[in-house]
Amino acid sequence: MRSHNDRTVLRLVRSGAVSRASLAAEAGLTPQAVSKIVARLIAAGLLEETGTVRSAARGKPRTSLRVAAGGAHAYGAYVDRDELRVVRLDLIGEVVSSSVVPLAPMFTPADVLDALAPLVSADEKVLGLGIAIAGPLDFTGGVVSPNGLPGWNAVPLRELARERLGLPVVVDKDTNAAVLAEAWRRPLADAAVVFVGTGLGVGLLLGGEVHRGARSGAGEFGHTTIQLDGPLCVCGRRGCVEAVHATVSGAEAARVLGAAVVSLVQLLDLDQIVLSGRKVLESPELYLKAMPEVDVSVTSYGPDLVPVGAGLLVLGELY
Amino acid sequence: MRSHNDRTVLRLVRSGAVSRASLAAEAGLTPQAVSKIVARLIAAGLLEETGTVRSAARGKPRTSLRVAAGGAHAYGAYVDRDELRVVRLDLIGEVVSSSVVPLAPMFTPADVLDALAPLVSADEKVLGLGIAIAGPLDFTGGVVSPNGLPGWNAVPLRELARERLGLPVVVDKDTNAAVLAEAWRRPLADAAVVFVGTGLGVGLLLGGEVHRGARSGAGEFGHTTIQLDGPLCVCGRRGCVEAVHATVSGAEAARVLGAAVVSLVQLLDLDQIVLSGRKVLESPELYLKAMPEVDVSVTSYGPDLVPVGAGLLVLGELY
DNA sequence: CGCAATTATTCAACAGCGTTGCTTTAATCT
DNA sequence: AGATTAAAGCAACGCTGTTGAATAATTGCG
Repeated sequence: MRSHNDRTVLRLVRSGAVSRASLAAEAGLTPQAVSKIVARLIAAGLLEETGTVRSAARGKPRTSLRVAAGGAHAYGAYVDRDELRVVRLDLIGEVVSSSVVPLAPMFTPADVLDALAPLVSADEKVLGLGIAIAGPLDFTGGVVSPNGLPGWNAVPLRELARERLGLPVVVDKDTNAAVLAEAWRRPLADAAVVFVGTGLGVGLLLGGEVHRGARSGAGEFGHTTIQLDGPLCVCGRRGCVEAVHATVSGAEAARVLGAAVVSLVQLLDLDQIVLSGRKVLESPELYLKAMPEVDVSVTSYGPDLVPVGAGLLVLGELY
Repeated sequence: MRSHNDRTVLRLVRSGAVSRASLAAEAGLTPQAVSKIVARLIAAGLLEETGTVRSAARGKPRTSLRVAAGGAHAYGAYVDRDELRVVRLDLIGEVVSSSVVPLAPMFTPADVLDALAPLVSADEKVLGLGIAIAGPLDFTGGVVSPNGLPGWNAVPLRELARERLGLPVVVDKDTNAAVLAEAWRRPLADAAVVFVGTGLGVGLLLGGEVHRGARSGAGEFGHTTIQLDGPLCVCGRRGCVEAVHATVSGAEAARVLGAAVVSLVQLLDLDQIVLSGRKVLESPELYLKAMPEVDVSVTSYGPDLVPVGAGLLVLGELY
């Protein structure tokens, strides 16, 4: 009960609730309960008062509240093909510092840990580290076997990082981190981030939660059949979107992806699609025009999309 | 807290927990708390003691518990194309009575209410009525505009039924009811029921919950593109699974559906697929063989699949 | 200016639910 | 019979939210 209501209040303040009075109204709690909860959160350094706001013509003005940015921090890391990107987030999810270091070809788990260690400091304010990496992986166990990284087989990355850094660590797919980051900037409940690069993957937000599936494998969008008996795919089957998309280019490629995205939106009844990935960023207009039925946009994050989402894996536990 | 733990205990007893002691272990509560919760549930008539079971070589035997079948009932109704099927469920989800009445061609909402009224009695034990019907519909508002029923446009079916019958009513898509029914018989977390009839739809269970999407429209599996530039579909686009599937038959039809289901399983990382619908029931072997990579089975329910699921929409609130 | 009216927040007593510590009950083993 | 073991209940307690009344900070009006 307690932690649930604490999270509810923090979330409401972040999403614009002004004062104890408005929190009570929106959370369905009594003003008294909100008073106690807010007192706890202020004592913990997670909330702060910022003055007063007149809400009605008469009466005592409301004491406005906001999330105390410095109340807690989290690190987010993105283990990409050729570089490691790390951000430090404050409690409102803003990037307070950011670093990129290159990773040598054929880098090993030990290389990643060595690169991480100097970028992450386990001070008191830090809740933990989220690491985003390509799938497949086991989310609950934190064990990764990323595609495209030879030699990485069933690496217990979460445990390795936790021991090396002395911090709680969460490991998730890069696409899941991305959709968390997008959902942080605006309220999303059923949405997807579609990554169009060499591969083709989606991060799914369903019912307000990241959908990972039975074995943390959800998001394999690239191997959806879109052309029966189409070109052979690396996965061994024929006519996967990824394979068909790779054989064409320009407007035709966008048309192929568009058809797949429209199918996805209908299947899951999504209300928002966000595009990202190298191929899309090269010619966004083409892709946006290819799916006129869909409420689609290109990510508003730069290269921080995934690492910020990784940090939110940790920070999100407070909300 | 209270209602949450009450539900947890009821769910655990249903799924095989034997006694207060085992409940405490499985729920992570203290034996004392479980004792109090069980006492409440017995007083409410939802649980009953059924004797004792020796768990260890020595010591007091455990007092075994089970859900009191008669503790509460719920009705489930399925408004099909040409008939209305109603079941009454007891608290363990068993059908205690069942009726079918034909519906005249072009039946109206009033016809359905007239058919329902004599089959549903609002006695004290009855929690409510779940109604399953073809989409599209608005789940939260209980307003339906089912495909294939001319004249049904934005019918506030939930409100109409509630007024007429004097019972709480929930309205949902037939496919969603079906997946609830399947999940009732065995533990499922990420699964789908695939209906293959004139149309093609799925009920999605994701993370243990029915996924309805932003506008209750999720499950539109039939209009997934599987053949770029394929045959024209009733939806106006080309190469939808439904349209391609309709142009072929036998093993080829099964192959088309198989490809679509494999894509679905990969996209959402489902661990179980259940097939239903007229087309599948005509030649189940054909369809099962068409998707060897998938853990797939044919529904073990007969015609009660959907109405039972509809009843579980209501009954499930206790679990 | 001073007091009523209004709105926000807090104080104090209370109630519900799970926990802790200990007791009672019901069985087996020696 | 008495010791041992396991299940379940009793009593007191603590935490969290609720209820009812008080306090604080404004505006409006005589």
